Order: sequence, then structure tokens, then C-alpha cells
Amino acid sequence: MPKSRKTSGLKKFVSRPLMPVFYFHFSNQGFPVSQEKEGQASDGLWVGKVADKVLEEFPNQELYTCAAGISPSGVVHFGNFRDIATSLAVAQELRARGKKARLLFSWDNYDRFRKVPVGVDPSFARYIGMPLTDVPDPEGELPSYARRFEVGLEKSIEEMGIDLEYRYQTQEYKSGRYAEKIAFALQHREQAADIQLQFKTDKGNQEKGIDPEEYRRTYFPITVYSRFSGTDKVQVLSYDGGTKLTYRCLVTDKVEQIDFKETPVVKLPWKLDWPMRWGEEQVHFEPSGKDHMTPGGSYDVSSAISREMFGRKPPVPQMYLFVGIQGVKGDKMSGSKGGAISPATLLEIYEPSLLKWLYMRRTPMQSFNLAFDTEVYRQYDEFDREVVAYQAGKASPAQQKILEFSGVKKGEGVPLAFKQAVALGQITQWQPEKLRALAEKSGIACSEASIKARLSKAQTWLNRYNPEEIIALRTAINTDYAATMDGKRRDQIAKLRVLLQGEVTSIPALDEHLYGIPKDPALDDKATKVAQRGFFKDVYNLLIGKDAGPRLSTFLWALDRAAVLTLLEI
RNA sequence: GACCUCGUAGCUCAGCUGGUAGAGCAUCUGACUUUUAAUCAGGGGGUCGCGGGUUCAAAUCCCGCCGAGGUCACCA
Repeated sequence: MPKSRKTSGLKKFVSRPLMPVFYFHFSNQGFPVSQEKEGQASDGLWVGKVADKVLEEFPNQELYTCAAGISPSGVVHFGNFRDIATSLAVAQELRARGKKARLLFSWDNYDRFRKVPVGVDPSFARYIGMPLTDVPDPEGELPSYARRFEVGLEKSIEEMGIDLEYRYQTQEYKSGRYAEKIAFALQHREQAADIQLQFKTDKGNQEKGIDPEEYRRTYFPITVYSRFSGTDKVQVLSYDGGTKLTYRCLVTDKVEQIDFKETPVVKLPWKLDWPMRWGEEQVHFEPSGKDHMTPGGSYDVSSAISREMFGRKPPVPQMYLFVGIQGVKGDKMSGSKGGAISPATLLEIYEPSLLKWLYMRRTPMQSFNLAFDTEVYRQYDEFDREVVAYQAGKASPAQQKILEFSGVKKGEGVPLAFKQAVALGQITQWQPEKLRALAEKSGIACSEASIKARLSKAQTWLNRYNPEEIIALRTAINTDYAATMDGKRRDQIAKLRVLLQGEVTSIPALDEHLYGIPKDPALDDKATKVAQRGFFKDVYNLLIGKDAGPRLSTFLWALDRAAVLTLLEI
């Protein structure tokens, strides 16, 4: 998998003769490394290999930092969440190996507001160029635009029980924490320019009209937010070699000198900001989307800057592909587009552990689809099968690991199948107690917790995204269908009415009677089956206008008896 | 222009450093005195995108091509 990753120089650090020492050291601490290694190989999970790599690049750290970060420029969508999920898996793996690991999450909210997303008042265009934390909340409630979108994700993260250590970049920058690093970058601005030039193509330079000499002379590796306009539309005029610089605000044409140690309106651009923070936070692992990981992209540039300027090895990277979505019309993935699907939206349909499981079970290099259509049945079913195997102690090591990373615990019992939650939820008016009673009556074994958890998700799934799947009792007798029925079949319906008018003691008893109605001594087994099938089809058509439906005994037992009897009056 | 991922059963995908093609769902058959959006057992189904190469041996490694999706070369 880590095929053609650029490892220029990196390999040299991890000299082979060190390996035995490495092993010895660990076994001294009571970690049977060699055995554990074999174990990892057998479970074959991507996360084990990544952790191997992290431990190889950064052996013997007190604390391992797995990072993730998102710029709150709009709704944080389900694609962004892969950043967190991937880092989470690696942190968990490191912990499983007895290491201390933290999951650091940076809100890049000191980034500039770049464009107004669909769904936000177009007049917000006047804030373009300002830091996201200085743009007001479109809904006028929260302190800032950034906060609006941070809150949504943070709530979902909490719901999923993920323990993140948050960093808010505006706060960090304003605290002056980075002032020295900014000065350092400015002092080495030619070097920063050179490194970036290495990654630019001649053709690109020609097209953009970049002259390397000119670029090197005028490049300042900073963004300044003008104190006059609040935006980054600024030209840096001079730098004193310390912490003072002079800039011209291009909006107001005013010029001033500031000491950015006292007036923190200066930010490093992404390709310096990123490696600077790797050092500041001692990051050992950070995944990123392919936009960063493409050769010559920001990871390459940032790595070079990290090594050559800041003198630190870059963290182990892991590229991930984007997540797809199906079953929802006009799919809009990008956070800067309207109608973006956030983890919060997903959590209305997926339970937290299932969602985490979907993100972590496959290698990040593989794209997968989230679904709002009947595909979720399959996902829930597959998940449940593994959970059941896990509860029984029969899950494979790989399955077990991912389930545990996802937060599944032993002794939670068998979950209610999502399909059943949808079917039975409808006939119990989505009431957990009613469903539990129904499940008990008809012999469905499932945990009470799962009923509670899944019923509301099933309801949302059905009503909001799959209304065509709704089973609704007809409001009037299906005379059209009844007209197609012969006397014998009508007779069966009449028998059913009699049955339902009497006392129904239990679902299995009702079941037996139902199968008994179409039985005829003159028919052999095969023919009986056909007759029974036909009978059920008739009942479904009369009640809900479809050829099939929920298991009939359960269905009839739960439905409003009077309404059913009316519909069967043909 | 460069690069990345993917292409294996009808569908969703496993197949890690090469050793006789796998799972789930779907389908079919059968069983439980019935199977309907709930059970169990069994069966069928693949020239592993195409063409070369390396090898005793290739889904797996190498080269080329085709197809699908995506990223960078502005900014983050």
C-alpha cells in the first residue's frame, strides 16, 4: 500500500542496525513486540500498518499526537469527517499497543473567508478576506461565522463519544504563541520562497507570470489582516528582522507599522502554518485528503519546509479518498455548497458506532458510500452480524478491533434489525414500549437499548428519505382489487374477518390460524403453499394496496382492529 | 502536463510481502405440520478490465493500453 510515497531522506533516519535495539528495548518494558507484530500481520488491518510506521518514524515517544484539522468555512460535511475518523483509528491502535496517544483537532478558523457558500446571504461577500472568526454568524446567534459551523460538528463528535483535544487557531495566533515562529519564517523568507519554487512547474510559472527572482525578493510568508479593513488585502512593505513590519492596506490605502507580538494580526500561510504546527504540537500522524497528498501538493511542500526550515521530521501521512453518498437527490458534498450533509445528518440515520465502523473498517485509500436509501439495511445488517459474532466471541481479530474502536461493547445484546425497526416501528407508532411488547409477543430477541436507539433513526430514514416505503393502511376499501377476486378467495377473507372479530390470544396462535384459512384437504402441499401465498397477497392488497408487507400475524395483531375489519368488508 | 485510486460472482466488496479464486446480499433447491419485508442447511454462478513480460507458479510483481472517478500545478 505505501507504494510510491516519497521517502527521500526519511528512510535514512531509521537505520536498519537500530532495529534489534528497538525490539530489545520494548521487550524490556514488557511488550512482547515480536509476537505482537505477528498478531498485527495476521489481522492485516490498515491501521496496524500505519501504527507500525508511526512507531518506526517516532520510536519511544511519551505521548503520541494524532492530528486532524478542518477549516470551518461552511457546513462540515461527511467527507471531512474522514479526517477525524482516520486519525481516531490510529490513536486507538497506538493505545491498544500500550502507548499514550491523544487526538488533536485544529479548527483552522483564522483562515480567510474565501467565498460565500450557497445558502448564506450573498451580501456576506463584503466579508471576504476577513478571518472566519471575524465574520458574523449568518443566523445572528453565535459569536461568529466560524462558530456556527464548529458547533454543529462538535455536537456530533460528542454524540459519537470521540475524545478530541480542540485547538482554535484564532485563539492560538492571538495569544502570541506563534509570534516567534512567524519571526523565524520572516527571517528565512528567501528559503521559504526557494522551497516553494522547487515545487512549482516552469509551465505554471510561465502561465501565472511568476518570475523566480522577483518572487524570491518580494515573498513574505505571512498573511496580514489589515487593521483598517479587517481583510487580508494587504501588501507587506518591509520587515525589520524582529517582530515589526510595515504594510499597506490595499482597501484603504493606509500604511502602518505594527509589532505583531503586540498586535497579533499576522498569520502564516497554509504551507508554513501546517509544518509550524507539526512542531508546536509534536504531531506524529496526520491524515489528509488527496488534495494535500498529490505530489507537489501541500504535504510535499510542507514536509520540505518542516525539514529544511524548522528542522523537524514531518508526521506520518495517510491519504484518504473522499466518501460518497447515495440515495439522496442532487448530492452535494462540498462544505461550501448548500445542503451539505453533515455528520449530524448522518447520525439521524446511522447510530454512532455504526458510523464510526463504516469509516474505520476499510483502508482510507478506499472510497465507500454512505447511503440514505435501502442500502442502509445492508450496512446495518452487516454491522449487526459482526456485532453478534463479537458478542459470541467468534469475531475475527480484525473485526473485533474495529468494533471496539467504534465503541461496541461486550454484553450489549443482539440489536434490533434496522429493517425490522422500519417495519415494526410503523405498526407501533414508533413507540419503544409498544415495539418491545410486540417483539416479545412474536419472539424477536433484541436488546432494549437497540430498540430505543434505532426506532427514531428508522423513523427519520423512512419519513424523510424514503417516503415511498411507507406502509399506510388504506383509507377506503380496495374495491378495484376486490373486483378481481373470485368467490373462493372472498370466502377466505370472510373467514379472516370472523377470526379477527374473536379473541386473539397470541401472535403465534394467530399465525397458525392464518395459515389454516386457505388450507384445503383436497390440495397437496405444493398447492397449499400457492393458495396461502395468494391469500396473503390478497390481504396485503386489501389493507395496504401492495403485494407484500410485514409478517402478517404481527401486522394484524398490532393494527387497529376496527379499521382492518372495515377494509376487509368486501 | 503530472500524479493518485479503482476495475474480482447479478450487487457491495475481501484477497497482506506471488502457491489450486473468497464473504455477505441476491438467486435457486430443500427443511421446520406454513414463509410474507424474521429461521436453518445446501447448490449454481467468475477466462480476477485488455495485451505483453518476469517466474516452476501471477488476481497478486513489471511495462503498455482501455475504462471509471479524483487531485495538483492559484489559495487553503
